[in-house]
Amino acid sequence: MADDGTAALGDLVMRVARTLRRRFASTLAPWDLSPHQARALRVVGARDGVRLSELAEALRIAPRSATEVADALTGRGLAERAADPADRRAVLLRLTDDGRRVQREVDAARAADAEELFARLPATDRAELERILRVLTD
Amino acid sequence: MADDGTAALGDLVMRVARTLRRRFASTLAPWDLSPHQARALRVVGARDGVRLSELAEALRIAPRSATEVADALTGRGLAERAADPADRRAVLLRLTDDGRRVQREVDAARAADAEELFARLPATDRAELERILRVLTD
DNA sequence: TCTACATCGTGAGGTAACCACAGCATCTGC
DNA sequence: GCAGATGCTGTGGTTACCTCACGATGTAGA
Repeated sequence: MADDGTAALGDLVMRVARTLRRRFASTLAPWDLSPHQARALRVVGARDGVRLSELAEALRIAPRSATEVADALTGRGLAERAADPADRRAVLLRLTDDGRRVQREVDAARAADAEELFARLPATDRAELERILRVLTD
Repeated sequence: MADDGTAALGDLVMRVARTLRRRFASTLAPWDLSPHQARALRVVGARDGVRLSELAEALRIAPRSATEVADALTGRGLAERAADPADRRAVLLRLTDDGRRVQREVDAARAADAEELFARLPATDRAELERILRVLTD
């Protein structure tokens, strides 16, 4: 009941998102990374030297939680903490060589995975989908 | 790098989904329900008398976790356990009058909320989006 | 009929990912 | 030079999951 169409649209988006999430999670299995850690790896890899507070903001988690994510990454040898030369209170997180390698591999796997899912759409539909979704995200 | 377009498409879907989830969560605030409980409420309300094992399957959680969800719902007086006349091992979960009322209200609020988000799309785009997403969900 | 075996819900106990609060070190504005 | 803001992290929750084991019940086969 109350399925006036727009609720169904929301459900559809959520469903595709769930499929993506599930696929991504299993794609990550070879590296034994959680989706969350992979996202963090990506953020840290994006620029060189990320403050924990920046990481927290990017991942939309509390600053305290960024510490834990950083612990996880450094614990695996994927990232390391360094002092921020500009502010001795701050910690800069940066990828190790190993982290950079893993980040590249994960990114490629992720792209391949998304390609596989969206491959069933003709190019025109993909473009259309992108256009419409872009409107929704501003 | 490695942004060949399909990865971006996946990101877009995830982003819209996140927006939806966030909106839904805040929509739920007046009832003090978690999104998960709302989903459970919906499942239980869909048919009359749902076995915990069915609930677990519908929510894609372990059977043990369905017990906890049922506890939460019954604890709030939204649902109640009843013996399954057909199988004395099983427990049937069904909504109380209060639960049914809340479920209806939440459903309406959710629909209104989705309507608000998708309202910025012209009708043709909404239809197009629905068609394309439907292909992706089979 | 009786015996294996499967299935249903749940107690016990564990984990991952969050959070708020307090505290120390450090920065910044006045 | 000092009061207050800021950056990270220890302590100690909470929530939403999980697995494993168990008792009660159902079911199929000898």
